[in-house]
Amino acid sequence: MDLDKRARLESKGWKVGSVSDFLELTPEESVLVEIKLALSQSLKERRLKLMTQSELASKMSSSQPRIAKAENGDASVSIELLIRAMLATGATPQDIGQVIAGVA
Amino acid sequence: MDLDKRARLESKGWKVGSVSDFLELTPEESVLVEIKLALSQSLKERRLKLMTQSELASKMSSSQPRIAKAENGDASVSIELLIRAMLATGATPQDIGQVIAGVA
DNA sequence: TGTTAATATATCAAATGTGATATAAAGAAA
DNA sequence: TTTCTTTATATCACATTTGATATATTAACA
Repeated sequence: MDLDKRARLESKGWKVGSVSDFLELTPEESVLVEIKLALSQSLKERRLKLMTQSELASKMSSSQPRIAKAENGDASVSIELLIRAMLATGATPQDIGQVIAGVA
Repeated sequence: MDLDKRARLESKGWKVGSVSDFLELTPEESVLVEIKLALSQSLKERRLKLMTQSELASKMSSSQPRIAKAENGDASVSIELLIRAMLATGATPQDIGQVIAGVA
C-alpha cells in the first residue's frame, strides 16, 4: 500500500501511527480495514444511483453526517453500520458477501 | 421463523420483544440478525477444528468469555468482533463473504 | 469417585460507536 | 453573482460494545 493511501486513511481517523507502525499492522488488521473500505465504496456507488445521503439516513434511522462518514471510510463507522446501510439500499446478503469476498 | 428460534434468540439477549413485535422486525433487521448468527455458527465450526476458546481469545486480544458469547450468538457481540474472530481462525475474506452470501 | 480442562454466565469500568445538531463547503443552475 | 441542494466537518451526550475478572457449569478421563 502506498503512502498516499496511508495518508488518506490517517486523515479519516484511522490510527495507523507512523509509517513503520502502519507497516506493522497485522494481516488481520489490514484485512479488516480493507473490508470496511470495500463496503464503504460499494455503499457509495449503490446509494448514488438511488437517493441522497439524507434519504438513506432516514430510511435507516441514522443521520446524513453519519452516512457521509460511512461513504468516506471514516474510522468511526462500524462494519455493522456499513452493512445496515447496504441493506437499506436494497443490497442482499449475496451482494454484501460478494463485496467482502472481493477483498484482496 | 418459528417460535423456537425466536425463544433461542430472546434468551441470548436479542431485543425481540413480544411475538408480534418480533414479527414486525423489518426485513433489514432480520437479515442483520441472520448474518450475525451465520457468522457465529461458522466461527464455532472453524475454531473447534483448530483451538480452544482461550487460545483464540489470546490470538486476537480478547477474552474467553467473549469468544463463548460470539459462538453462542449473543446479542452483545458485534459483527466486527465476529469478523475479527473469523480472521483469527485463518478465514479469508472469501470465506467470510461466502458465509454472509449464504444467508437466506 | 475426584481432578483437570474447557466452556458458559455474571458483572463492570472503560473504550468505542451512535444519532443529533450546527455549520461549513461544494455543486448546480439561474 | 445569488439561491438551492447536497455533502462534509465538528462537537457532544448517550448508548452499546469491549476486555477483564470471578465463578459456575460441563466434559473427559484417570
